[in-house]
Amino acid sequence: MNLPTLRQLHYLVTVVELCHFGQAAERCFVTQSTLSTAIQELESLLGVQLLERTKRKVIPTQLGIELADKAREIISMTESLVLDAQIDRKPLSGELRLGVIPTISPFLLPKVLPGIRSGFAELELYLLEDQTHNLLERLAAGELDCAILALPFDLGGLEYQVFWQENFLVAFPADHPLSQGGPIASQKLPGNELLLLEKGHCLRDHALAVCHMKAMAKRASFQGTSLYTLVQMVAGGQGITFLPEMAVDDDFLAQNQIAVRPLAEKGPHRELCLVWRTAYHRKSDLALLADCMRGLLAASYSQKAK
Amino acid sequence: MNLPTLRQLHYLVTVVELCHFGQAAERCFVTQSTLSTAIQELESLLGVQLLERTKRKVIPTQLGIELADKAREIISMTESLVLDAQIDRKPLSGELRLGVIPTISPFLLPKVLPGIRSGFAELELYLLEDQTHNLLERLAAGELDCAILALPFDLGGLEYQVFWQENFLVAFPADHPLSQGGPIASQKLPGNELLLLEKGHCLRDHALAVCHMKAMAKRASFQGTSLYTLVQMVAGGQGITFLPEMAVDDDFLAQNQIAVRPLAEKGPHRELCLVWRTAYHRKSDLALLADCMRGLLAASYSQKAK
DNA sequence: AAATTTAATAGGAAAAAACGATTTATGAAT
DNA sequence: ATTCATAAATCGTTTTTTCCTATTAAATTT
Repeated sequence: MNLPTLRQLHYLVTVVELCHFGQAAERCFVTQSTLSTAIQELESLLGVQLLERTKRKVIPTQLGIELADKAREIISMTESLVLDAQIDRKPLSGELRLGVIPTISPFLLPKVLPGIRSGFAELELYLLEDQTHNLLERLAAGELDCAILALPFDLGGLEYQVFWQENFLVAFPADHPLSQGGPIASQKLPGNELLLLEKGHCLRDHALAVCHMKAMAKRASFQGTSLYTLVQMVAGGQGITFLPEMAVDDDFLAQNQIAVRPLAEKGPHRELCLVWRTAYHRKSDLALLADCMRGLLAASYSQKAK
Repeated sequence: MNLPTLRQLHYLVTVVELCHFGQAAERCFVTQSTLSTAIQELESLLGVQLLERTKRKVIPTQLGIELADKAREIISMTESLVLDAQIDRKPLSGELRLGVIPTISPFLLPKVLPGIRSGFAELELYLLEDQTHNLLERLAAGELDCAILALPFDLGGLEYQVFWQENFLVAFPADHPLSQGGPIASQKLPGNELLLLEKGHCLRDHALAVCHMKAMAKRASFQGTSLYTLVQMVAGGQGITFLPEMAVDDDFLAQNQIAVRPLAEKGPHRELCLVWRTAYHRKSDLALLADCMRGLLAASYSQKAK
């Protein structure tokens, strides 16, 4: 359908209001001829008469008045669209779709979400927990605004900000021969007792990378679906596993018969980062979010230390 | 405020929907470069980013989606404005502001309004009763769409259509010496007994014009405010007066002790017409209305004759 | 009758919109 | 790794639209 322009509608509104082409033109900051022609074109486009005019007088027709009312509404909606566009968003407000990998999510979120929620009350977080490659796919598709992942990982052309570093620990059943002592080198671990997360979890790859053992993966006797179930199995004496520091700090470990020892290998073993598309339009919000999480994490640990 | 054009909004809606400049351009029947530039200008006008784009992919921002929704609404309102403009009005429908002079109104309207109302159910008549010059003033100001007047009268540049003709009668008290007989010449009337409507009523001037007596007006003993009161006075024996045929036909005469005689002077003494501005946009409606009134009047009289 | 007001119109200048061609960047395929 | 294909941005040009100035024509007022 052939639509009139907003300018034409504005001219109509003004001339209907003033009933005078010259004055209306002045108010619209154009000449009378411009206005006159514009109204004629509008009338011809609509195929109706909007104004009854002699050389002396202008009287809007009934239809002209009705359409001017509608036009006013349209213009005012457009103005409100412009205003809507220009409301300065507070930092970290509105919807934010955040993906988190499963080996970070249950340990990180309880530590930082309360602080984020209270610091940015107008932020509406939509959380999605999935493995790294799925998160990256959704991120690329625009279904997520950002994601929390663990490095090292090839992020392609994505931008990111590291906000935390941590090492891995080895978890033994409390009564395991190796359960006591300080840092332990990964070569000394009984490979055949090693329980690992199923494929796709980056924690599995990271842990194996730290230990320089790719082959050993094959020997792993069980592939767990989550760190929680894995820990249950360790507590049950069915093997040993790697845990990130975050998890060890967690309450749920305390309730199980488990002992942990640091890995002797130099860290940091993994880095937590917030990732986003290069073209993402609210990068500053995300940088702020990452900073905020670092701060909250640090606060959380220093509090536990007391 | 600087507003975006409807065209820009339409481009935005399309590109947000398709997430692809090329396809959106095709759907809008323009080239990709046109669309690309238009969106950039819109973004710059609004001062915000509406689309997140790489060379490969387009993802609307949250704001882009919201504004596209608003834009859709604005466009659809504009479309509905165009449609509203193009609904073919039924003949004689909608508002019509009609002025009628007091010496026609009470006699004509009861005869024609029921027929008009039933024939044109969607017509909303707004009636105003006033003297000719006031009606013409309001007509010129656009406060009335048309008016029913009596000719002869100088209507200036107005257009009109005569729909009825009638003569004047003389009304006597039933017991007046001249009350009986056929046509009577105005010279034989007792000028000092003549009761007339106050100045401004065209009936007064018309009657005097028919009788070729201007001077006689000065002798008129009383100036009535309406034909009804005038008739009451005649019935009370206080004098004689002129009445248009329409009024004589009316029921209210029968209830009074009044006799009427035609004037000997050749008619028609006055013509009833519908007047409108030359530039008025619904002339055909008014011509139809006039025709309709003629028909209804004729029907009304032929029915009385039976 | 002359002067004034006001909408329409004509012609030309300025601005905006659109196009075609090219460039640049990014995935995908070889 | 190189080439190919895709897609958005950009550049220069053409077309279209918009607007302006000046004038005309009609209707009032002086």
